Amino acid sequence: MIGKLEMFIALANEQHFGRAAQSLGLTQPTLSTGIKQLEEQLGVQLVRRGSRYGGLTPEGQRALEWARQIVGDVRRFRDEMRYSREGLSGRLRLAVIPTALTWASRLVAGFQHRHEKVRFTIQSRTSIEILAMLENLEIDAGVSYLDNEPLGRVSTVPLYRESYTMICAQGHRLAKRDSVDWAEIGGEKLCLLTPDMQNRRIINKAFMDSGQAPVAEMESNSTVVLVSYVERGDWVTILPDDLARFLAAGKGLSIVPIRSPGEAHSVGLVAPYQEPHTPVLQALLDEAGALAKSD
Amino acid sequence: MIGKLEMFIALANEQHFGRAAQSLGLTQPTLSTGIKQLEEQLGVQLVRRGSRYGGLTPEGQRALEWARQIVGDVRRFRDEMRYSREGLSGRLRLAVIPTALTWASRLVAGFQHRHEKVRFTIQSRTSIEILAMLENLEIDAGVSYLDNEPLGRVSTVPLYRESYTMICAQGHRLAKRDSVDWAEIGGEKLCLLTPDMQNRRIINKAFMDSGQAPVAEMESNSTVVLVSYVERGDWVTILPDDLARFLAAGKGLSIVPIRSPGEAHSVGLVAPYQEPHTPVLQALLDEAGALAKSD
DNA sequence: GTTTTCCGATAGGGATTTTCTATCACCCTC
DNA sequence: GAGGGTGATAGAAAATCCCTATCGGAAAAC
Repeated sequence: MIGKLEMFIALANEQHFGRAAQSLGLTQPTLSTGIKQLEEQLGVQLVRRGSRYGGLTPEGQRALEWARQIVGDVRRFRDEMRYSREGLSGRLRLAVIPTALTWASRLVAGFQHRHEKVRFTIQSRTSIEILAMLENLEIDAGVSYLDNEPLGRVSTVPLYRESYTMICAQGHRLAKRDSVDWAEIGGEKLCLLTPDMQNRRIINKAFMDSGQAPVAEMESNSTVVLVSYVERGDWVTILPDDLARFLAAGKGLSIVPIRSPGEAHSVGLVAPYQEPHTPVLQALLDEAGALAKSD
Repeated sequence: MIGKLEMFIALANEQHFGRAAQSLGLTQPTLSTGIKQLEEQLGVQLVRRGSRYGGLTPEGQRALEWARQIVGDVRRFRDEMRYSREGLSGRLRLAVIPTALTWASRLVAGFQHRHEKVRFTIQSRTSIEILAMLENLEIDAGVSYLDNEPLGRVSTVPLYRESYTMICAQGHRLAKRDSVDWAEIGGEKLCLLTPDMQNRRIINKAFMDSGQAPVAEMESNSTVVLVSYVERGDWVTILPDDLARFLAAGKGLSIVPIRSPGEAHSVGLVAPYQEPHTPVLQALLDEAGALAKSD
């Protein structure tokens, strides 16, 4: 039964029998019959068929919520039993917005120093992807914006508040300034994150509030690309100060704080709403709380 | 996995491998290996052994909570899917304190009139047994006292408040009274419910408050026995008015209200805390709410 | 309009798991 | 030390799971 529910969740994620099977390490016929058996056991059609995957029926939608609840509980159960056997161990899967990667590293490094048996997987993702992956049980926690856009049913621990800086080459006309404001940057050659990133939407709004209509001449979903562009020309990019210092170090770049009238956006750890958390996740949330307080 | 968890719950209930197996329609070796496999899968010892069942380990206790949560969710899931297939149907298992049996009948009869495909099982139990059976998933809901003694994590719907009456033969010296008080009854030949019943404990307290130390010369766990005793002698019993009218009807018995200074005890429907309830149970809770209001 | 490609369902067989019956080993009681 | 009760173990039958191979149908490509 639980295996079938996992198949069903994977199918709803991938919207494709073959890929769903692959994601579980199964073959397509196995998953196909698995779903069929689940439907027979429940006496309800869950998936619309017609020579291809055609979405979930209303019952399927409802069943998906139950499946997530039950499979999630079974995993938390197993995790807790493993904990009572061998203490904090296992692998925590995190997804992190690009602008918080250095913070996430700091958090994880501190945690791992204390709990050596815990392994980590950190993926760089957009805030929207993070929420979806939390729902689908593909990650255990995320680091993302806590305000600004709706979150859904999750537990959160604030980590820090973003404040933005401008990065440019040292020869740039704004390089020697103590600070700049959004209106001044609007006219520069901008390279920014792609608009699927919430960070970019925040920056867009800041420009709009200052009366600018920003045009990013170069876009990327990688902050590394942004900075390496800045390094080789008269481009300008905008990043949180923490990440800016990390990426610009030793490259002959200038970091100029931006005077911001608007609110600073809160970034923090995001975990599934379900209680109780697994012991490892709880420990990470505690660590995040301590880190936020000490900072 | 879910099958194993059900075995584990049954074992914790019965405290005996053979009986637990029987309660699930399995043989003892099957359950025995099932528990062993569960322990291997979780990597944790759940049950203390030593040629007989020796209770749960601390990990076993924790695992039992998870097992109840998960198995309960799976059942609610299946129920909801069955509901979307064929509407309100299935069997609702109720346990009811003896003094509320007539009320429970009224509730169930009204419900079944509206939803003919729903079957019922009604058991007469003590309030303590009802709570245990709710925990162990042996019943879907109960009718019990809502105050007076601790309930635990349950949803409740008040139904009515008990007020007590005295029942005696028509020739009895108190038979013609408009009302009596607890002090007057204390000296009579009493037949009452056994002290494992919360109702008896409530009556004891009422006597104590009036300065009496009641001695029930005859005790039973069945209200039918109480009334049939009253019928054939100079005995007196005490029952809620509703049940008193039902049992005494046509028997030449007198029903005399008791003037009570104390609070009336609230009786209502009790269901597992977990949300969401199954559709059938939710409908019963709604029915109870409507019945209570109309009364 | 035909061919190709993609997708999911189905058939059949081998491996694994489940569950039964029968029996054993242990402990407690008498 | 015999007997009853309890749980573990062995071995066989039944059920299930999951694979490979293949089919049918629909969309896409030519």
